Amino acid sequence: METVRRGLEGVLVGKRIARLDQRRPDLRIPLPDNFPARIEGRRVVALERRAKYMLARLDDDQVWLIHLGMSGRMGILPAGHDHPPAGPHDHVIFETEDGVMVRFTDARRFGLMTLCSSADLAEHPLIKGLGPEPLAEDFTGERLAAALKGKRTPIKAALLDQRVVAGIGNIYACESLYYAGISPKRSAHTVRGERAGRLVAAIKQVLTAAIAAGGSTLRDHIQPSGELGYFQHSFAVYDREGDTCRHCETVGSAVVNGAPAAVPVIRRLVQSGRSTFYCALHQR
DNA sequence: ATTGGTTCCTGCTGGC
DNA sequence: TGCCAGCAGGAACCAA
Repeated sequence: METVRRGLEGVLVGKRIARLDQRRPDLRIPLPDNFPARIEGRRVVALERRAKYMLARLDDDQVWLIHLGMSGRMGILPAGHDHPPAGPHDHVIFETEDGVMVRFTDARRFGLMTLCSSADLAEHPLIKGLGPEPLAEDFTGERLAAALKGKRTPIKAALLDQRVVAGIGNIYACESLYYAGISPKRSAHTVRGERAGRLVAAIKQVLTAAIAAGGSTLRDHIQPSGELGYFQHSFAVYDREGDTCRHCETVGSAVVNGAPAAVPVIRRLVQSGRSTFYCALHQR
């Protein structure tokens, strides 16, 4: 979402939304009443992000909340060009005063858009209760450990809980635990002290790298953004079941008493209905 | 209170 | 070769 926000920032901030076409009313939640009329003519004064929500601040003190769910995309179509016709999954299409078109496309409709007043944002049910931003200064090992205190759920599940830390999805939870050398099955409350510090460092590193990679895609060409970008090619564990663990390979953990031990291989397991990928050898 | 399971949706994949 | 059941996943919701 951060890469999507960056891609849209230059297109939207300071611009009026000249036209908005709502092509179906039912995303994950229904769109607000009179949605197009409440957006049309408004100027976007800032484009922010909180967790996986994009927040477009409008000049009438409304906030336009956008979540992309799983399959959501924001396609940017430059002004002065012919565009391919809208497809069946282009649910909301809008145009800025200078003719740039943006299409919200979401095949699975897990995404959502809604409006709320700026004053109510902090108390909005989708926003209230979100944990700290992982890239914020004040997200520290200590803070994470405090949030995990008393939690018996596996650390992997805890990382996906948006109240513990906001904005981490399945891929980044797997990747972060891998780099921190922590087993996804470890009971959450045992992640404290130095171990919590390592996990926080890994989370920041993984997210920063992902944003940088997504950002590089956006820099090169204006095109549908929100793709995984180049980062998807550099997953260490996610969707790599059966691959050799790069870490163990590098540090030579696969060699015991000079003889090759069992090759450390990335395994997959299912936790709370979601795939986890990890190395059972060095993630403890 | 916490936690595990179910649900929404559709594109893709693997097995027959 | 083609079909289709089953899977994937964010997060609200429900049940225990």
